[in-house]
Order: sequence, then C-alpha cells, then structure tokens
Amino acid sequence: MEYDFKKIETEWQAYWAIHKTFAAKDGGDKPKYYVLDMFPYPSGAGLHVGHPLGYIASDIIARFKRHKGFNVLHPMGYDSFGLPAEQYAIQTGQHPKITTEQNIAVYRKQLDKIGFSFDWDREVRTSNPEYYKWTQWIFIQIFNSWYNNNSNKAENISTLITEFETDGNTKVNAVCDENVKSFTAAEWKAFSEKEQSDILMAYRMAYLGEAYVNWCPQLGTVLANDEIKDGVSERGGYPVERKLMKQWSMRITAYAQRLLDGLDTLDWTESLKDAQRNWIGKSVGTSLRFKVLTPNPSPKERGAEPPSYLTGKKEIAVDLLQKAKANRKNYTETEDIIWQALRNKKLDVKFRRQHPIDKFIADFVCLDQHLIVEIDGEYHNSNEQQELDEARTIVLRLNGFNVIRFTNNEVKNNLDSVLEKIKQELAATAPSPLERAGVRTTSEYIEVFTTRPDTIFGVSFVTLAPEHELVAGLTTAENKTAVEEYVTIAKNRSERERQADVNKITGVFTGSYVEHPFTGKQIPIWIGDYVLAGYGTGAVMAVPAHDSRDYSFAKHFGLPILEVVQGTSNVTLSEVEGSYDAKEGKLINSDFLNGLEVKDAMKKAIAEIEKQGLGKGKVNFRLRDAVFGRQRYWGEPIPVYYKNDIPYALNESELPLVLPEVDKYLPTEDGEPPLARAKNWRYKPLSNSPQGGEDAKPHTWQTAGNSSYNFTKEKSQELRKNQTEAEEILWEAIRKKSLDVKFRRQHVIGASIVDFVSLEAKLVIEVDGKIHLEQKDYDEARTKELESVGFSVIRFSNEEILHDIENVILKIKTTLNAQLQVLPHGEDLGGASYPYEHSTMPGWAGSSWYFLRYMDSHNSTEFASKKLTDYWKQVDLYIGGSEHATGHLLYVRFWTKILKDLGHIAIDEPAKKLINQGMIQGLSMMARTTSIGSVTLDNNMPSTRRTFLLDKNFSGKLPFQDIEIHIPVDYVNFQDGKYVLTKENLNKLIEDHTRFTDFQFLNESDCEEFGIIITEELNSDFIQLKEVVEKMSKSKYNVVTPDDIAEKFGSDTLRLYEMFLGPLEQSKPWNTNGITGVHGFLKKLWRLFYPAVQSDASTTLSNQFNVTNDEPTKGELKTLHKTIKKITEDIERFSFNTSVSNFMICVNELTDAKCNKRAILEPLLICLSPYAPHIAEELWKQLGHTESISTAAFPLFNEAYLVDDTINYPVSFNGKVKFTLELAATLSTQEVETIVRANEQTAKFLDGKEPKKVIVVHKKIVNMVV
RNA sequence: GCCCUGGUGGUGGAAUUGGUAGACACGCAGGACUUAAAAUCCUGUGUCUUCGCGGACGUACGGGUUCAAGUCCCGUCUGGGGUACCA
Repeated sequence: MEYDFKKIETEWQAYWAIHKTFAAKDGGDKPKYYVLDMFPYPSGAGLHVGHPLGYIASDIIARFKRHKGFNVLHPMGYDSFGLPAEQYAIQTGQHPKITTEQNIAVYRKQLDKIGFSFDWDREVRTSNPEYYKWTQWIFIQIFNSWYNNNSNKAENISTLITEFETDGNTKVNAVCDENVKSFTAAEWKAFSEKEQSDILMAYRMAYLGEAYVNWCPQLGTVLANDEIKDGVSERGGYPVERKLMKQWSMRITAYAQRLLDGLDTLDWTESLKDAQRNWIGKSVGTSLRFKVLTPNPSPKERGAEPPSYLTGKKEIAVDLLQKAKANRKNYTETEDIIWQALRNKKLDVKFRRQHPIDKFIADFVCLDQHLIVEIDGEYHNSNEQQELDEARTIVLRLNGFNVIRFTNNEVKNNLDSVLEKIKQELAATAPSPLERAGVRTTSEYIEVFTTRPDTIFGVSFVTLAPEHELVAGLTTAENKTAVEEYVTIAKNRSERERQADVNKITGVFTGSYVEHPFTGKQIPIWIGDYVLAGYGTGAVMAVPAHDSRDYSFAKHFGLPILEVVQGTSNVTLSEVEGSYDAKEGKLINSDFLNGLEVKDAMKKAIAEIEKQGLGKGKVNFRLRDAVFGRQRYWGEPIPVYYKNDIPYALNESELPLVLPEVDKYLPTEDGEPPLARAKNWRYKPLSNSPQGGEDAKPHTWQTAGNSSYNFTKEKSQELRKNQTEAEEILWEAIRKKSLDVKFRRQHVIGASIVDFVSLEAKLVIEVDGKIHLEQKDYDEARTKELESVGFSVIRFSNEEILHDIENVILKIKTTLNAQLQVLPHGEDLGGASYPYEHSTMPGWAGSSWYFLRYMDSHNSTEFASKKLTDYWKQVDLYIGGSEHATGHLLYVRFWTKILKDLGHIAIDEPAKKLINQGMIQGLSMMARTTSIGSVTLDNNMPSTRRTFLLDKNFSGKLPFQDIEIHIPVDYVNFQDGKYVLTKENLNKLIEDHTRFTDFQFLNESDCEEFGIIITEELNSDFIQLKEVVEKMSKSKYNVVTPDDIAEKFGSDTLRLYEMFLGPLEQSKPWNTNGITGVHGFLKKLWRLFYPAVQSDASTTLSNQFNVTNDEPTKGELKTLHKTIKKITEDIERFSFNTSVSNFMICVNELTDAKCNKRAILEPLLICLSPYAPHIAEELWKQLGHTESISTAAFPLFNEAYLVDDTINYPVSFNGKVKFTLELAATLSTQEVETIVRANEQTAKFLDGKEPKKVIVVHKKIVNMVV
C-alpha cells in the first residue's frame, strides 16, 4: 500500500471531530497546560501559508504536552469585529455580520484541513452578543472603578464616593485628571448630580474626556496610537489629524509602572519587552517652576507709542527701513564676521544689525542695553569721514546709546579681544535684567519637566507647546499676530506633516520672559511645536548646549547657547557642531554645581530645587491613556446612555446591548457615528416602574421594591442552577434557534420569577410542571400581574416540550412576531427614553480578555467562573506576531490587571511565556514587459495592445519603456535553478486571467516590426523571471494558500515543511522548492512499515505492512533514543526546524538498517505525532492500537543506549585538526595523552619536535601546542 | 537619532555550555532502473590548488583574549524590525 495522504488525512480529521479527541477537561488529576494562539481576524482573503505558521508550532506543543500527560487547553476563535468587514459593507451594503460569517466559514474549513488539535467546542467570536455581553460587562466594571494610589490598585468607585462623602477629595490619592478642583465633604453633598458625575468622571478608569486624539477623516473615526503607522492609519493607510474631541478613554496610564514592573516576571523575548518598555517610556526627572515676568507694557499701556524697537526717526522711518533692509543683504566680510560672533558667542543679549536709530542706520545695536557697535571700513580713515562719524556718535549718544567703534582690521585679526571689549562695555552699562525690562514679577508660573536638572544653569529660553494654556496670556501685543498665526498653523498640522518635517524648525517669540530661579536672569519664552502639549507639562526649559532639539531651535533663532557640562574629551562646544547630550562629564559655569559629575549634580540640583520649593522629583511616562471610542458600526456598542447629559452605565441584567440595525454604515449628515442612524434605538426605562419616568434609575424591569428585589434576584440565581429537564431542553432550544431576540431564564419580573422572558419583545414563557394542575388559579393571577406590567405570557406543559419541541419553538416564534409588531418602540413607549452612546468599542476590547472566555466559553451568567479561571490560571504559552507588541499585548495585560484588582480573577499577567512567530513573506515573480498600442474598453473592438514579455536578462534597446509586472506564482516553473514562465503556462495564464490577454513572448518578427534591437538570441520556449521578496497579497499574485500545498502534498507535509523552513521566530520568504524533501521523508517513513517486497514470481515490487516484534539491535536503539532525546530538547526550546532534521536523520538511519521492529517504530511514531499527526495516527492504528495516539505517553530516552564504547578523538596541532583517533571511552585523559603521543601520525605532525603543551579534553578533543 | 535583531556554501539553514564549521534539506553534476516520463535508489558537491595523495584558505570586515573563537571582548560596515521632536 502506498502512502495515500489524502485518504488518511480526511479520515483522521473526521475521527478527531467525531470523538472530540481534543476537548479539554475542566479539572482532573492531570496538570493543566494552556496553549494559546492569537485568534485571527477573519479577512475575506482567507488564510495564506504564513498564517498557520504559529498555529502549527502551538499545535505541536499542545500535542506534545498531551503526550506528556497534561490536560491541555488549546482553543481557537475569531476576532470578528473590525474595519474591513465594515468597509466592505459601506461599498456593497452587505451586513458585516454576513461578511464575517462567510469569512469565518472559509477560515474554519482551511484550519480544519491542517489537522489542528483545537478544542472547537470552546470557540469564541468577539462579535457574538453572547461574547460581547461580557466585553460590555467588563467595560462597566472598569467604568465603575478608580485607581487608588494608596492601595496601588483599581477599586470600585463606591469606595471613592464614600471617601468624598466623609472627607471630600482632599485626602484622596488617585490617578485622575489634572484639573480636578478640591472640595470638602459638605461641598460634595451640595453638588448637583451633573456636577458629581463630572467629578467622578475625572477619576473613573473608563472615562469620557476631552483630549487631542488621532482623527482619521477617511475612516471617520479616532484611532489609538498603536493603530497608526508612519503617520497614517494602519488599516487603509489614510492620513490622520490631531483633533480635540470628547472621547471614551481608558486610564491605562494608571498602570504604567505596574505594566513596566510586570515585564520582569514574564518569559517573553527581551526585544518584545523592550518594545513595551519604550512604549511606556518612563523617564525620571524633576518638575521645575519658572516665575513669569509681566510682559513689557504694550503700546496701548504706554499710550500708542510705537514698539520699542522702532527707534528710527518717524518722519523718515519708511526710507530708513528700506535702506536698512538693503544694507542687511549687502554686508561686508567684516560685518558678517562680527554678526555671526554676536549671534553665537552667548553674550546673553540680543543684537540687531543695520538697525535704524534716529536718522542713522547703526551697524549693530543692542536695544536692551543701549549699546551700538560700529565697524569702520577703509574710507573712515579720511578726516572728512572721521568728522562725520563723530557727529553721528553724538546724535546716537543723545538717543541714549553708548557707541563703540572697531576697525576692519581689529575684527579680522583679533575678534576675541573685540568681543571681550563689547562684553566689558555691556557689563558697565547694563541695568539689572529685571530693571531693564521695567518688570514686575507676577504670581504666574510656567512649570516644566526635565530629566536634566543638572543643566539648570544652561537654560537660555523656555519653550511652550502651541496648545499650552498660558500662550495667550503671555503673548505681548506686538507679538500677538505672529503668535496667533503660528498657533493656528501648528494646531492644524496633521501627524503626517509633523513627522515629515521633523527637521523643519518652527517657532515664535511670545515677548514675555521668565525669571531664572537661581540667577534671576530674564529668560525669553518661546513657542515651538517641537514641544508636545500632551507630554510632561507641555513646556520645556531649553538647554541648547546639551539637548539636540533645543540646540537646533537656538541655532535657528539665534538664541544663546550656554555650555554647562564639560565632556570627557575636553572639546568645548564652540569648537564642534551640535550639542553635547551625554550624561557624563563635569559641570561648569554652574554656580553651586561647578565641578560636580553629572550624576551628583542631578542629585544636588534636585535637592536645591526641592529646598527652595521650586519643584520636585517626578516621573513621567510616555504612555497615554487609550482612546476607547470608535465612530464606527462594526464593534461592541458602549453600554452607556445619557440622561440630562449625564452618562450612565447599563445595568448588568440589561446586557448585552445589542448592535442595532442601520440603513447605511456611514456617519449621519451631522457627522454622528453610524449608530445614530438606528431607529428607535434608545434606552427605555419601564414606564410603570415605581422609579420610572424622569427619575428612573437604570433598573428597568423590576416592579417590586428593592428589598424584595434583592431576595428574588438571589432566588433566581439559585433556580438557574436547578433546572428541570423540560426547562433545560427549552432553554437549549431557545438559544440554538436564534430567535433574534434575547431570552433570559429565571428572571425577576416584579415580585415573580418567570421561567423565560424576552425583555425586548415583552414576552414571558412559562413551563408548567405537574404541580401547576393544582395551582391554576395562582398561575392565572400571576399571568394577569405580568400582563399588567406590559408582558404577554405563553405557557407550555412539560409534555409538550419533551415530545414536540419543534412545535413549541414554532409557537414561540409566531407569538414573538406578533408581539414585536404591536410593541411600541422608543419614545412611543409612553415613558421617557434616553439616547445611547453612539460610539463603539475599538478592536482591542474583545481581544483583551478572550483568553479568559476560552476557560468557560458557554457561561451565560458570568464572563467566566471563578472556579475555572482559578483552574486554568495563566496562559502557559502564547504564540503570535510581534506586530501586537504595543497594542494588543499591552491592553490584554492592562485588562488582566484591572480584573485582578477588582477581584474577578487571581492572575495579574495573561501569559507567562510568549513567542513571536516570524512573518512569512511572499516570493513574487517579476517579468519585464514592454507594451505597444492601447486597450479599448469597447468589447466589440479588439484590443490593439500587445504586451511583450521579456527575459529577466533581456538586453537590448526597446522603443517603449519596460515595466515590471507580477506573474501569478502558480504559473511559474522552477527549472535549472531558475524561475521561468514557459510558453505553455503563458497560454494557460492568458486563458485564465483576462488581465494577461494581450501578453506574448517577443519574437524576431516583432523586433523587426517595432524596431526592438536585441543583442542576444531570443528564447521562444520560456522567459526567466526575477524574484522579489515582499508581503503576500492578492494584488502581487504571490499568495500561496495552505490548501494548495495540502492538496499536492498533504497536511502533514505542510506542517513539517513550515517548521523545517527555519527558526520559528525568524521572518522568511515562502519558497516551495524544498517541500519535496519533507514529503519524501514521510514516504520513506511509510516504507519502514510498508517495505518493498518481491511479490510472487513477478519482478514488480509491492508494499506490504510488515512490522516485526524482533528485539532491536543496539544500533537501532541508539538511533531511537538519540532521536527521542533531541526531539524532546528541541520541542522544549521551540527549535522545530531542527526536530524535523532529526526525524530525517533517524528515518535515514533506520532505513539503512532496514529496521522494521515495533520496539523502535512505535515510540518513533509518538515522537512524530505532534508534527505529523495524521500519518502517526494511521500507522499507530496499523500497529494494532484502537485508541488515538494523541495521549500515548511520550517515550523517555534512556541514557544507557547513548553511551559509546569508543570516542573518536580529533587530534589537533595548534588548534588545527589533522586526524582522528578512535579510543576506548573508558580511558582517562592521562592514558589518552600517552596513546596520542605514541601515535605514529602524531610523530609525523610533530616532525621530531617535543610538544610544548598537550591539552586533552575528556571525550572531546586533543590539542597539541608545538 | 535611539532601541532591538541578524550577517555562515549556489539556496533554506545546523553547530544548546568556546572543542572536527557547513548537520538536514533543496539545487546542481554524474550514475542505476525505465521504450519514455514520473517515482525511487546510489555517488559527488564550501573555495582555491594538485593528475592524485595532499595542501592552503574559509562563518560581513579589522583587531584582541585563548591551547582552541561562527561562538567571548573592542571597533567598523551592512540587512531587517520597532520607535521618534517624550524634554
């Protein structure tokens, strides 16, 4: 019998499905093991060979652990909410639910073919109401919690309210919004409901807050930071803008430190942990406050005077300015030297050049200190000119300016002394900085965050983010226009633009100053968009000498650069371009910090800052709160409604809040999200509820008072656990028949507990047991009571349900339809109704807890029972792509920690061990083409276009441009080590794809016709193609599906080959070339069981099952145990590619030994079964086993079989191996040395010399140093 | 820029703690079987050199440590991924 993989694989896949071979047990004696894959988003394109890579690896582990005696949980499901299905819905109108279901069906079929050992009974789909009910429930838990810094965990919001009621918020130490005002208990009680709600919102872990968000207009939604790549949306690649919006967010920042610390406990790759560390971005520094000095008086305040820098004579101001401008463009060499020096030499004051003063234009002017520097050219030497100069000086002096003059030569030859003189002059004339500005200090402060408090004396300006709240207040009148213009532009710049011009330096001066906390100097306040509003305080103290960004800004605007840290190289900053950012060196020019090392200076600076009350040590995180709302349709509705503008969460019993139907999947005309289109989709408290009407609490259906409500609720929970057979059958049927409305069982209505109820349809179904025969009266009264609260009631007897459940369901359906038609909706209900939140949850909501749902996926009363989450605990092994490093993997850790804090689960990290599988890229096939003519779209007209396919190596001259196009990989042959497209396949391609209709190979007559000049002979049979590695995608015609491979070679081959390609974590292009190797291996394995035997007298060989019970030889046992050992080690370190090699070695050796012994082959099958389960199961059965191989004990290797009698010692001279020597393993190192020394070959290599040293490593190697 | 990774034959990749570099597989070359093809099997295959035995050189490059380096250390180049005015 030949190896018929198709038959074997189909049969075994069916067997596993029927026998539920891989169903996990919720308990038992075996230790548990939880292997999880990242569940896929079911896209329309289906699976390609890259997708199953990680699933195969996890399946090998799952199967291996089963062999090792573990109770394995290995589930699979679908992350089925998401943008693509919705985008498709927008285009086609097809409901995303349908698209998703179709895609899932395809996925499932593809997955089943590969033979995974998933426990499909536990499947989850995030878009199923039974699932997202609990996603919504978790949202509500998070909404109802706050982060208490004292206990360092999230707590129920009620503990905060209690706190408010007793002490106000003065003693509260919480993670909350920054602008929360303090209040007393009395004030709290006096607040209105709206005010209280607003305050609580500032503390809630899930909150509605105004923040700058990433808005994507094309997708019509906001996006989280991790959903943006390179400034455009990850899905679709659309531009993203910054926009101030009110949005649901999650206070993940509260967990920044714990998310960081938790990483140390995890067995994840260092690179992945690093990615998270970077994303969280902890930086330790200090906050520091700079006192704001009031702006110079505005012209208004001074009485309509022109700005202070307009010092020219008013009558001729225009002429002067023009002249000055001309002069500025037309400067002498000397003027330029001094100008550059004045700008850069940190004179600490601002100079202007060619500035009008009275009727003159002075060369350089410092307005602040009333100093003029003039440069005298050659012609100044004449007497006439000297007189003129003197007169000029007098006029300037009269204007209140001091004047100093330098000659060209002085500047050129001795710039330093010139600068020194200017300095002295400045010092002599300078008023104190504060006097100069005529300044009074204000009570305002600018608070900055810095990680370099040691460089405080290097601060030469302060920069605010354009959005900083003080910007408007600090801007002086004369800077107002410029600042406003700048702020407007900066605010509207999209993320992409900002990223694109990182090097473009922009900014504007406010006109105001702060006071340096230690020197008292006046420091200008600038605005620059290199400062981010959202990080730290939105303001920085700029130290251009020691921060590259500050440096560029200072250079660009000619601001002073003050060096305060001397690096080890002793090069001063003026000698090199750029800032010195390193955190090592000695402090200079820094008063009390002088001479200290950076580290010590930091400590001292912080101490001093804290002592003087200027600020304090502070930690900042780069991590931002996660935006949670999405203005999209295909996601979980956020279970919130608004009453009087106050958001309320739905009650647990009202969940799920089912996604409503809409006419279009687009935003409304007013820009509201799609959910706003839903008709009558409003929150409706019951009209006749005692607390109904305007003041209704969000309990809707209960008609009894609270005390009895609590009692009945407890009872209903008890009843749910204690159902009769008929009730159980009906419940199953109701759930399975998907009646379009949701039923609850043993639900409290008024004072009664009804068997089944649909709150939506207001329909109660009651099951009457035997006792009802005697209590008809009571039942009737009960029915009446229910009807009085607006419910219809139908009753079924036990018999009806047990014997004709179909009919019962039919009746329910009919009643339901009737009921729904008469039932008034929304506002018509009589009572009040309130709008729901129209945003849906982001994609990461459902995936942040799915690993918990698998533990208890059918639980309808809890997200997962405590018993089961305690049993399954953490995921033991999680496999998935590294692209989720800063998204999913951070959020899932966040939710796990919250759920733990709130007491719902016992673990605080979702997955102990995580492995990233590499990406499998596609191998595209490119052909060079040149096209002639044009395509006509009219079907009646033949296309006049002809496209010639050229060889990869085509050399020659084309009359038209050659373009590379993708050739579908299915049509490409691999021959003689080259990828080629044959004539035959080209013809097929033309038949199959209209796109290639006008394609043809180039021939000689074409060349003549179109003037194509060729330099080598044309091949008319095939052309060679160029291979390019890129992403697998339909448009690149390089997709290879697992189905293709399974069809040709079988799933076992596919599994082995995917593993054989290389290390799991490495990315690699898909290449089918080597697949014959692993397929051949399986055939070779098969032949160990079905060796070729001569049948009868004929010469033909046939394969008969032939396994003997003979005793294995020592060599065979060695082969087996060597393999067991290697495989076990390989699996444990996830080195699947080497496992496959080892299987090949083993089978090769056994084939050589013609081994067909059960004692060898049986354990080998178990080893192989995780990798190639179908063939293993089949041969296992052939060996006479009746049970599946899947739980057969994994063989243990016996060291005894591996011990060799002899060791083949390599003998090396000076580290170079010259020959080997087979010696008994029992020999000591001494004996080995003696033997080797005595060896004749040794003598040859020693050439008579005595070795200096002989090293013998026992059982390894001998080395002689000559 | 910063962080993380990798660089080994024609190709994918082995070499787990420093101990015979290139396992295993593909490809290629030659051969067997076959009318032929497929399938299967056998032999060879790092580079240079030599008729051959053999010899020399080889893990991106340059140094170093060591009896011994793909592996450890220092420096440089380079591919890939992540991240970015985060103060």
